[in-house]
Amino acid sequence: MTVDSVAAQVGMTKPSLYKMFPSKESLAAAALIRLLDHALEAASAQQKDRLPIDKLRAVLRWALELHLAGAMPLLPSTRSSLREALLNNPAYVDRLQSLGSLLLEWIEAAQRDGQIDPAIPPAVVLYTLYARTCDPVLDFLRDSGDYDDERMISLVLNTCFDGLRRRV
Amino acid sequence: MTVDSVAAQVGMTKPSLYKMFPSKESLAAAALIRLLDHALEAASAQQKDRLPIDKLRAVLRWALELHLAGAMPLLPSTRSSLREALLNNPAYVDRLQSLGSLLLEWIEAAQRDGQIDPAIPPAVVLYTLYARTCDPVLDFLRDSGDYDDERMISLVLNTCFDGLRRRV
DNA sequence: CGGCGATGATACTGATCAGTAAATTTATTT
DNA sequence: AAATAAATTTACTGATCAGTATCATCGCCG
Repeated sequence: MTVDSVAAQVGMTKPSLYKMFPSKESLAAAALIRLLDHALEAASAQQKDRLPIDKLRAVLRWALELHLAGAMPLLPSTRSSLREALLNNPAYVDRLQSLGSLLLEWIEAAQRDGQIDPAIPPAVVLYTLYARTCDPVLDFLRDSGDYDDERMISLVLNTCFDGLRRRV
Repeated sequence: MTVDSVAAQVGMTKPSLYKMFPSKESLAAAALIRLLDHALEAASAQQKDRLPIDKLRAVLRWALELHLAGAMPLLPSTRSSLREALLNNPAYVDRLQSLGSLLLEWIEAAQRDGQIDPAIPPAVVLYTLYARTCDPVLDFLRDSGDYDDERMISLVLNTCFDGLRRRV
């Protein structure tokens, strides 16, 4: 993804884009912050009285719909300059913290209520949910052309929460 | 990953490397073919009489160990020149087919025997296993430093096969 | 109408990197 | 030991791309 190409997609040229964002990294950071804001919005919109696991499932569903719409970026890989820049960006870290705290509350509540396996550390559940938002399985299924959007999302949601093994 | 850097890691210079591989793509293809050969070897080494789901689990474990050792590449992303080159490389496609056929046999057997949920299309199970070999959860866990290798692998294996939900 | 400031595009710079050609070293043969 | 062949290395080329400086265009005010 080059700066020229994103500028073109927004209908301007590179120098114009650099008037609003001092660097490519800050542009990417702004996009990711926007995404996190939307995620926080989607999470906050959940009815307070729903089962925690249903709220988690709903938020993952929201993310998977975004993924299918092509609006979900790859997770910043563990050793990249972008990741460094993001972790030094308070606006980004704040939102990541907020979202993480909210989801962890739900995860721990779901474990107390016996919906999520209490043997899994809450952070592992959180990482798993984050990872599933970028799951390449969704891209494979899309490319196969065999399923409609709702079916693909259900398949990924179900394998995430229920696993591959048959429930007895 | 630049050609200069891989040449240095192997103790030669770029032109020497280009004596053995006509292009960067062919070098990457050779590495991936090697990986697939090892995967086929690991799969073929499974005892014939084990439960199919245990063989699948064992092969995924093998891949996750490779991942932790830093020897597992990212899945070739759906739109990259490398992917194009790979799909035009018969040696690669052959091995991918062979591995896929073997794993699909096990998957279908596991579904017949009621170990894997028969409601999941076999190809989706296969894609899920492929995707888990590159699961970023493993990188998150490694970076957290909270778990040893065996624990991290167990966590990913269990969430893959058993899901996040509590088994009743 | 004519200068003037803002907006935005064209054209450049420097860095990186795949791939190659020229040069240099090392091995071999007689 | 001289000549030559092979291996290896340094140095180059062309392409891409982030970031910037220069230039053109257009509205605005005298």
